[in-house]
Amino acid sequence: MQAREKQMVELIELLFFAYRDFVSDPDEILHELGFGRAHHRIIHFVGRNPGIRVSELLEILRITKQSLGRVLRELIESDHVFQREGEADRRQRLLFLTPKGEALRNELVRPQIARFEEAMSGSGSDAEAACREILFRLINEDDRANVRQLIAGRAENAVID
Amino acid sequence: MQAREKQMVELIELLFFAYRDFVSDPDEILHELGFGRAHHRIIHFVGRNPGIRVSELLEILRITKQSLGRVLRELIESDHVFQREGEADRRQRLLFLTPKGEALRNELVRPQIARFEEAMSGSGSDAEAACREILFRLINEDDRANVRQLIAGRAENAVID
DNA sequence: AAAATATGTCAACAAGGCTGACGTATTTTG
DNA sequence: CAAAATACGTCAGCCTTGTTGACATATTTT
Repeated sequence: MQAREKQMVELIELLFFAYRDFVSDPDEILHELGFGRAHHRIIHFVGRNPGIRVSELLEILRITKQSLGRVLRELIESDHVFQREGEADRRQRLLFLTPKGEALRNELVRPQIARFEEAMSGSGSDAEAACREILFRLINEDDRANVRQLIAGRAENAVID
Repeated sequence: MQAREKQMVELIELLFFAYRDFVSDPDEILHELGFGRAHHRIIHFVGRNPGIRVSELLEILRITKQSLGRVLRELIESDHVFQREGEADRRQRLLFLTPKGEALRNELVRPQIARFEEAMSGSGSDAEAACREILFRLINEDDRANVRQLIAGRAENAVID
C-alpha cells in the first residue's frame, strides 16, 4: 500500500468515527422519546425546508415512500409535523413543523452545533472553508448542485399562516 | 438563528450528505454479495488490525456481541475471516482476514480512496491537514486517544503463519 | 375523457440493531 | 487450590427501519 493511500484510509476512518459520534447525542435524546434516527432526519429537513414536498424529502433521504410513511405518520400523530395541501397543486401534501416539532428540532441540533463549534475552535476560517469544500466534494458530483441549493436554504421564512 | 449557527447547520448537512454518498459505493458491491454495511465494517477493521480481539472490535463498532456474532459467523463461513486462539491468553479469538477477505477489503476501499482523492484534488496539503484535524475533533474527546492509536495502525505486518 | 402525477396504504419480508439468559474455556485472585 | 472474573459464543425474542409489489384516491395535464 502506498503512503498516499494510507493517508486516504486514515481519512476514511476519521470520517467513520466522526460520524459515529456526531449522531450519538441526538440518538440519545430521540431514544428517550421513543424515536429513532429516521425521525431525526425528517424533523431536520422539514424544519430546514418548511413546506417541502413529500417527493423532495424522499429524494434527499434516498428511501421509499413506504419507509417514510410509517415514520412520518408517527411524527404527525405526535404533533411534531403537520401537512397542508399545496396551493398551486392540491395533490401535494406540504410538510411543516409544529411549534413542538420546532422545539425538538432545536434540541436535536444544539449538541451537533456545539460539537462542530468545539471542533472548529482553534481552526481559522480558512481551515473551516477548506473542510467545507472537501466535505462538499465527497458528495456525488451529479448531486452537488442540488445539495448546494438545499443547504443555502430556500424559503427560510415561509409563511405558515 | 445566528449567522454562526447557520454556518454550523450547513456543515451538519454537508457531513450528512458526504457520509451518505461516501458509503454508497461499498454498499452496492456488498449488496451483490448478499452482504451489508455491517460486514463492511468488520472486514475493514479486521483488515486494518490483523489479530484484533473480538472485544476491541465491539468497542470500535459500538455494538453488542450478539449483533457482531451473526455477521461475523457469516464472514467466517464464507471464508473471508478466520480466528486463532491468542497465544498469551487462550480465551481470546483473534481475528484475521483470509486472502479472500483481503481481496474484498481492497475492492471495498478502492472507491472510497478514489472519492477522497477526488475530493482532495485541488486542495493543498494544508487544507487536507485542516480537514483531518476537524474530523478528528468531532470525535468524543475521551475517545480521541484511542482512535489516534487505532488509525496510526499497530501491528501493520502481523505474522499470520 | 384518458393519462400522468403526487401521495397514501396494505402486506410480507430482510438487515441489523437490542436485551436477557445461559454455557464454556481460561485466567486471575484470594 | 478453589472461587471469581474474563473472553467469547449462542439461543430466543423483539424493535427500527429499510425493501418490493400491488393497489387506491385525488388532482392535474394532455
